[in-house]
Amino acid sequence: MFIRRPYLGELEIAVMEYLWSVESADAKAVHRQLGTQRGISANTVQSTMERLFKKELLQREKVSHAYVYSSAVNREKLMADLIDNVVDKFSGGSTEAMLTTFVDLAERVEEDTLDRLEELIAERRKQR
Amino acid sequence: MFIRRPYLGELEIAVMEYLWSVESADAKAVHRQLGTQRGISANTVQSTMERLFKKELLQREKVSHAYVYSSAVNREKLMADLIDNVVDKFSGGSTEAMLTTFVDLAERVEEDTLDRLEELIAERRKQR
DNA sequence: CCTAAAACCGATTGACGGTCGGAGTTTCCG
DNA sequence: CGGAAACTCCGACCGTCAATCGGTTTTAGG
Repeated sequence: MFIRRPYLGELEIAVMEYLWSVESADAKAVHRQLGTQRGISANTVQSTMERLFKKELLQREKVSHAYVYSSAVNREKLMADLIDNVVDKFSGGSTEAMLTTFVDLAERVEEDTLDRLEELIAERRKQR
Repeated sequence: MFIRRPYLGELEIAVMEYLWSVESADAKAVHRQLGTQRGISANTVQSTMERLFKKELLQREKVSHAYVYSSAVNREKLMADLIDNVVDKFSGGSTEAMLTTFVDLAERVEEDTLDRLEELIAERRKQR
């Protein structure tokens, strides 16, 4: 996965989300689902998927004369990479800063999120 | 802080890092520190700082006829916002996915990071 | 009030996402 | 088999943004 400019545009994310939800689809199907509402051409969706393929975020297989795409990474992996990217920028920033940020974010979301975070840590430890 | 287009460029980050390390400096000082190595003009540094000011990442005060800049947010806050930005993109993604991502990242860094993360959670809880 | 230093303005370049049109290619049906 | 339909691929254009700098205006201070 090569994301230098740590970015995915809106449409790109939308396509990824869709492919996470359906496992696989061709450009036409994705356009039907996302493109018509947005009033964009099938070609635009096609180009976007091509770009995601080049970024290795999607994989594809030729079926008859059309590519059938599916995601090459799951949401967690992509989020992790994107966040990694942010964290890496602040090389001077200690791990501590990153952890604090995580706890802050977790806490901000919901009441019981800290509990859940602890559970996850416990589970993770068990796996060692 | 208004960061829509996700990002901060390399020079922008470098300027932020520098201003986190020295508290305050004028464009000339920043250029002396970062610009000369990079072989860029003082004007470039000036423009970059201006941009960061407009983004509300730096604050400034006019002293005589020069602005003295200082950071308007600390590293943790900026990281948090940037990560927030990533997380927000995946609206379909549950909080769970985000937490898993955090634990993954934390674990990946160092051996004792999970311990530290737990400590932070405990501290946070105490503050309630 | 003159000058040097700094701010300000605006232009350029290079990435990149979004958007398409059109040209080439493959499939498949009549 | 030959052409229409479907699809890919190429390249183009626009808007945004970071990086970069030159030139002009402002301003502080002797």
